[in-house]
Amino acid sequence: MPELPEVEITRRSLVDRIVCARVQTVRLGKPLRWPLGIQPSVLQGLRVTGLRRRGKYLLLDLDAGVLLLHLGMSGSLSFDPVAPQPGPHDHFDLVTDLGVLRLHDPRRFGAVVWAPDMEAPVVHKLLGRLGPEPWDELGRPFDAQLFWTALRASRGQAIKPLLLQGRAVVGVGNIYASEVLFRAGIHPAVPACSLSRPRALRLRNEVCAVLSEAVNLGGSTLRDFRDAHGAEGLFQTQVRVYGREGQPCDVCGGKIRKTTQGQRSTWWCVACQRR
DNA sequence: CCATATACCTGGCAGC
DNA sequence: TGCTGCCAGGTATATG
Repeated sequence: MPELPEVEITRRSLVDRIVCARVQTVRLGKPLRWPLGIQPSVLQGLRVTGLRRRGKYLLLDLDAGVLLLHLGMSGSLSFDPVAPQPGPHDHFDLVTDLGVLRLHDPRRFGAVVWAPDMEAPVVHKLLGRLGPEPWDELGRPFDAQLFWTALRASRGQAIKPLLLQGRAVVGVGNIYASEVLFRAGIHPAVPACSLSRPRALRLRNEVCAVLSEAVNLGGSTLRDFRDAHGAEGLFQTQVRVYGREGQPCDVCGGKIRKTTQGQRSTWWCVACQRR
């Protein structure tokens, strides 16, 4: 489900309510992608000191240690003063004095993993190879020269799977990859290393523009995404190609096509996007 | 090292 | 109605 905008919206809808909460108990449901890594009772009495995001991971800072959370394909977080009885897809509850942080994740590709500190091996394993954030804490776009260099260094890899890889920049998932390439006028199968510098810079700018627009609209709710208040996103109303095969492009009227790249679907406009 | 394929899991939907 | 097959927003790991 969640790409960078949905994860960031989840973070923003949660941070002010959960900071300072003190952990009382932990409830685990079915196994997630990885085990928590400690006995749940270790978390008891710890206080939440922050909620950060790195790529599509959330980092729940505690006064000792950090919980890495990932929403996988179908995860969402909620926080309520009193949580309802857990359903069959509620696999993690962090019960605090301020409310219950709950991970709902039908497919269970998500994860909650404990790390004693940011130097722990598990942090390095999960976050160590992530590329730059699309923008820094002041909202400044990521470095254009580094992006250009990363594209040039790739071999024959097509630009679309390269964007998904998260090495040149993090946060672009399957919806936004198609949307970004449409807005940049780039065919998804172009070898990344063959893009001219101006086209690479255009692409870099569209990555920032599309992702930040999506954040401003509360993310995309295609099926079931909700922020931690239960609110839906609106970016799906702005989608130009994703999921629209056979329909006319609303810029040029050309046909939108669907193809498969690296076992993932890609949508693009035959006329607007060139090799 | 690189690029590509696989594995994980459940629910919804089209087609029969 | 009920079955089957396919598809879905991610990514660590295995494989070539």
